[in-house]
Amino acid sequence: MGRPRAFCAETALDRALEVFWRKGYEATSLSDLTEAMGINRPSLYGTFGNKEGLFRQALERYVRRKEAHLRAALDAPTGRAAVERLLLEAAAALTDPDHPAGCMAVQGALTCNEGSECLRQELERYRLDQESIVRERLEQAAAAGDLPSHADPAALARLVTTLLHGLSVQAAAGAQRAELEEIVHAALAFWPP
Amino acid sequence: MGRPRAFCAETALDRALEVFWRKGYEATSLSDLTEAMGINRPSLYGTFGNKEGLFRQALERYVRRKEAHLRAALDAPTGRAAVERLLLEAAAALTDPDHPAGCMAVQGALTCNEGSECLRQELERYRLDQESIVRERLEQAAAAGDLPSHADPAALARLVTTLLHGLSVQAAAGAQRAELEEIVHAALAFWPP
DNA sequence: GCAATTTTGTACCGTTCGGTAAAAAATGCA
DNA sequence: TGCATTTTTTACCGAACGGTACAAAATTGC
Repeated sequence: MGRPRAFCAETALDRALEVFWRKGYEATSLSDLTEAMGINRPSLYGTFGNKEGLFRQALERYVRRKEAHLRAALDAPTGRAAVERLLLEAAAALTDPDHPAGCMAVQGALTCNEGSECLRQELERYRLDQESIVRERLEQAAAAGDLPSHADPAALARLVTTLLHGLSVQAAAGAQRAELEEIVHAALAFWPP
Repeated sequence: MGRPRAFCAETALDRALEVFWRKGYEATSLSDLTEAMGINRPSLYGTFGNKEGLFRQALERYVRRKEAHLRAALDAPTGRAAVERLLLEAAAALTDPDHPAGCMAVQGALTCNEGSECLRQELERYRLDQESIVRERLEQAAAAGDLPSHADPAALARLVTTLLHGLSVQAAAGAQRAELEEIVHAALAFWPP
């Protein structure tokens, strides 16, 4: 009972997600948020707690989607093919013109330096999850005799995620999709077929 | 003539550099700066213009030093050895306990989203310079028949700098030197000796 | 239709932000 | 010693920040 809310919370959260993604946590003001979400301040606080809570929920939403894409991309026949697909799809996603360039978690991790330590831990957790997903796929590949002889799945997973973060920085700096794909191909040229 | 200034501008600039490096551009307040630099506001404005000018000069200082280190690291006998030294020294520098973790240019590029577009261009320029330095060394290596047959120096230079940016993100997220070195070794394991 | 309850709109809170006006203090030169 | 010049100090500016008090409006259960 009570007065029903006049907006869709999920839609509003998506709008907030986009703004945080584009401007970073600190640089996004409550006025930016309420304008993009089409609601006013008390509604925001009533529904999402406060700015940090809103960011946390937006990030959660972003991470869930990203991890789903990540798992889907890794569903390729060989270890090499899985990593290739992963990196090429990342190159596309990081430069998708329908969204801000780069990765929200990487961007956000660096834009809430100090201040809310809690947020950094959240972002750290996301990056570790991402690494685990890649590592599991590579362990599976190793068990199938499907990795170069020198490769350790754990170290390789860290290398791949490091490359992903590097691609994210390039994208945020304005690199185009084709440039990122060139980088991916240069990397995969070292990986025997 | 006139009253002499009571502080060393270079020392003050180094203090400001450290604060910007640690907190990012937007998150650093004038109070943070004046406290760290040991001067008061009008002295800061009289000497460095304004916050953006101060950041620009601090970044310039940082970049000059970094590029000197970069060129020195690349002074190794082979292309492979040059890249190995470059990456290993980056792993050390990015986690140097005497300085904030990560790379100021990467950190700063992402923490001054929108707002001062001019700053982003400055940071873009730095990253392109870095890439050029690596590319020149790799072209030299290619001329000496010192690169894997599949490798294009330009694409390889972009790959190396992308890896550097990824390492910077890992460092900023709290990775230790040994972890970064593992990543570097995992990468170099793909590069035939 | 009348409470009870929840959301809405408006208007405001104290704090901090980047930046500056104005006068006092310290120098070189006459 | 005075004058011009530059830096220092102190105090302040308007604007924007994140967050909230309060009352009007809209719903459900009775």
